[in-house]
Amino acid sequence: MLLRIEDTDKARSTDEHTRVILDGLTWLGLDWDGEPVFQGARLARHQEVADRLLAEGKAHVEEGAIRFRLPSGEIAWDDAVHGGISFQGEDIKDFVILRSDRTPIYNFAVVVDDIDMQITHVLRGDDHISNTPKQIALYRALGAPLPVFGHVPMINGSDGKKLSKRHGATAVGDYQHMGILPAAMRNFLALLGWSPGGDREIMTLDEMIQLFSFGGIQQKAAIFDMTKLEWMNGQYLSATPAEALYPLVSPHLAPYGVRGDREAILRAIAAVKTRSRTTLDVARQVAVRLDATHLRLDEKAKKEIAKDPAGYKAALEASLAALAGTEWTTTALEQRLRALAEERGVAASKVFQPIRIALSGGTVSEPVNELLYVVGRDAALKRLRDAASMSIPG
RNA sequence: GCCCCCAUCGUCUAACGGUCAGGACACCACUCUUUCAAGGUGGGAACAGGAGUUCGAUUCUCCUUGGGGGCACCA
Repeated sequence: MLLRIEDTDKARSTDEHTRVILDGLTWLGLDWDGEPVFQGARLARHQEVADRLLAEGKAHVEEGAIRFRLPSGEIAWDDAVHGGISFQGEDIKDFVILRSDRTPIYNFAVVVDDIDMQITHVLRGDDHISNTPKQIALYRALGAPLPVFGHVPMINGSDGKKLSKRHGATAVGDYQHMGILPAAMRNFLALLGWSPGGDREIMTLDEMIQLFSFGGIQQKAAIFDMTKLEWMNGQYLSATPAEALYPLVSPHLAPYGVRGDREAILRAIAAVKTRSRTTLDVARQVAVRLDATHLRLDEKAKKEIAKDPAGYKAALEASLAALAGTEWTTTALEQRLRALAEERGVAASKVFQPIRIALSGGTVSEPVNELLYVVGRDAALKRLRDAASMSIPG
């Protein structure tokens, strides 16, 4: 297929806009063949064709501009997603194809270009449906065969209105900075306005290509649901190995100044990714685990400590003593801590939770034995010692 | 105002005349558990309304209502 970038954001230069779109596609893992063709580079051709229509009496001059004469009668086509759509020529006004400065208008330029490039399929948002009869009239006037037109539904914001800056992100690439994985974004977007039929949700690119058909395209606009995107992102985060996540997480690590070695970062990613919804979440948790300066007690943790400050300290001191001589593997750590709970005659959570708080600053984390392992022996013992000797707040 | 498109749970959707209208997100229980997620089990939640066609309409037709898009010397 040939991609035509039809909507230029007035707030950005054309070059920048083009780059944003191509970068977005690249990020999504969608590539293309050949080089982009710019409408502006085909000025002479557009003028030539407009002059021809003028000479044939199919257009006329008005105040220096060339205006196409729209024939009356039915203009219909079999849309690839909507089926039959029909307009009456009488309802459409003659429209300018070449401005008085002899530059072409969109509806004319695209038709000339698509004919010259022998485009077979024109797939675009259904906000272009009303441009289609104008373009078809042009194809007819130029004696060219029609391509297949397919108008896919728009994606709207939560208020049902056209997606705009107001709704947050306007370019797919923006989601990259929000910690969304390209594979998740691609999967989520594919499911907006299209369905493979049945109950399929999580699909690879190849599966989506296999399953694709025009029949599965919805005719109704979809609403962008950020919550579901994050859910899907979480699914991908869980399923993707830490090694593959590393390049996507590390840019988000930079602001935290995390300087841990690659292996330590990988261990931390592996430990926290199943509890994360975005790579931003992952990075934040990795930072806390690898660099104690990012450790902060959250509200729930403070409350938990306040319930029984003495018990909290005692548990940490006991753990410290027990852990000092323990082999630093997840299985050995778990065994030792469970044994400790039994020795002290308390529920396992009474020993696990204080350690969790001391090491992560929160009441929620991966299993404590993994947390200890990820933070590392020396750093973990130091955090326990610091927490145990800390004066109890409030 | 005129033209066009659209209409299933709150949201994304399945269904292509006969289903207890299915799944997913979100929500609520329960379960699992070292916390939280994840997972598992269960629950509430939809065919916009009205006429037809048909033995039978969510499904086909028409109307109404509602939503969206377009009517530039923008793209």
